[in-house]
Amino acid sequence: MTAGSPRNGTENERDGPRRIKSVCTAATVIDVIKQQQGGSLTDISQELELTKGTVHTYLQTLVDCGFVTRENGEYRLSFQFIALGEHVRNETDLYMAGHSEVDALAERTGEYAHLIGEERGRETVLYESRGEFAVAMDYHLRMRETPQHLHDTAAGKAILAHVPTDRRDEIIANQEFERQTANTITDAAELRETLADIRERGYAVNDEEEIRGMRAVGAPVLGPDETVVGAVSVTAPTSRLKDERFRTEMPEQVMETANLIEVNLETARFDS
Amino acid sequence: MTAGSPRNGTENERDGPRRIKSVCTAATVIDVIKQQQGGSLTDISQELELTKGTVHTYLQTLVDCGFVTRENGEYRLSFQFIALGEHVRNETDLYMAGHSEVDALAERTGEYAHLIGEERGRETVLYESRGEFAVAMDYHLRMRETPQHLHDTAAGKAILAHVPTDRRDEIIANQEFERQTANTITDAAELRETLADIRERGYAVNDEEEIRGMRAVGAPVLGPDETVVGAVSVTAPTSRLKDERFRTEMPEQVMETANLIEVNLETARFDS
DNA sequence: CCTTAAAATTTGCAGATATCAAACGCCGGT
DNA sequence: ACCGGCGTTTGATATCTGCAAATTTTAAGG
Repeated sequence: MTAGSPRNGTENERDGPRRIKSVCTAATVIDVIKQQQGGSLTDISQELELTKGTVHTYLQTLVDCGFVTRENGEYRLSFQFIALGEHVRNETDLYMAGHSEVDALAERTGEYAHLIGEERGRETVLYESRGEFAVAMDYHLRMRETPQHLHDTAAGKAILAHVPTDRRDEIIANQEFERQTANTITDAAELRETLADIRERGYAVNDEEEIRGMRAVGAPVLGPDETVVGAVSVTAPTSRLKDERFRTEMPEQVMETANLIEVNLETARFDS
Repeated sequence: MTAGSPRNGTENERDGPRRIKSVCTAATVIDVIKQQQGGSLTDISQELELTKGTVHTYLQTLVDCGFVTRENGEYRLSFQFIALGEHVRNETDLYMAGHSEVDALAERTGEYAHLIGEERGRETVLYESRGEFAVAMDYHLRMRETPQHLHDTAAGKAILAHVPTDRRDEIIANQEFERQTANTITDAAELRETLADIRERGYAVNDEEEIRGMRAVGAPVLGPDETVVGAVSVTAPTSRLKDERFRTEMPEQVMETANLIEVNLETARFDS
């Protein structure tokens, strides 16, 4: 991930649109702190290719701005991100319209239920609710920390299936379908077929495509203007999600929840 | 909040330590977007005192870096903040050690229970759990979106009471105690007395000092090295939190929870 | 307590870059 | 077709950034 930027400096103002270089650098600093889970000035400046003096100035600035804190010699991302995240969440209509319904779904099924949003071809967990029997906490914890690709989850495929054609092509083109398990779909053509099926049926499944032993069912949530705004899904161990329950019962429950959320979106007005 | 920075530009490099100006500007842009709940280029550039051209470059940069998205002509903060917030949360020992205990507390009391962390003299909600009878959702929603002052909440006072003396003095000196209700403590001397009491008793109360009709009880959580790492609190309408329950029962439950969390902190190893 | 090494912070300087103004392009409305 | 508002691009210059190296602080031993 650290690759990216061209060796700036001497002669690379070829054509790209104008950007604020220092802001990009600051973003990289934040990313390094995230990746390394905090660290000393020396740690961080070694990871970036910048002088300690330079990185020091960046870190001081980020501390001043409240994005980073220092605690006995270690820099780490500040709690401000928690508050900002909460703010973004509460601004998101899908979250406001859907979190209670997802709670109900988790309760009814006893498993993990998720409300998923999409941005830049990645999915973000907007809300998670744990049913009584929910398993794989660690996995879900990681899910929430990083926007995931769309090709190997039920919610992701449900969203991808309903995104406008041009955007779908763009996402599929710019993304490598990393193999997670034997079942992961890594072929673009196969993925397209699956997506057509999903549009047909109205729901998506994830049959141990991301984690061995885990299945999931996901349904898209369409906004008032028929564009997809996100998805709902339930994830459970294969042993508890098979046959009828996997093929009929769970899809019905997930789609029902998605439908309820759609109604909430139509009905409610989420004023500023 | 937008005040702050000295009129940079002509002649203010008097003495302050060196900072990256563009990063500060970008932080302001983010803050404006947060405050205005998104907006057009024109909106945002009017709020800042910068040319549209300049702000345009900043916004493009922030979009590239993934902090901002554009959706039909409106810029808003991206879902990335949700993921980053989650990451910070999961890195925080207090959260890992305490969220289940707070769930239990909310269940036992039937009210809102919170796990609070402190940073830069402000409190951040690390975790919130709603008991069966919990009320005032909107208020708690706002609480989660912005780090609060420490003088008018139970958790805040519990933390402030146990912070090292020098830091406490610094926080009290640099903070204005905004009056929220008739009961808000706005006098530094009075606050100091209250804090001494709190250290004595081991818990803090908030008797309609922030919201009329709402009371709260908070207890500090001390880390392995005896420094305060945060607090636990329960908030309830005054009608359900009075007499014995307010003075004895609830403090005991909150302190017990805080104690359990302390034990978890001592015991568990939260490896990177 | 003193010595030494490592880490953090500060500073001068030269080259890179952010900012403004102004021009341009793109709509939607009349 | 004309106008007005909004977004985008661009050239030029004053300003800021980033390196290197000096200085201070902190930590570790002896």
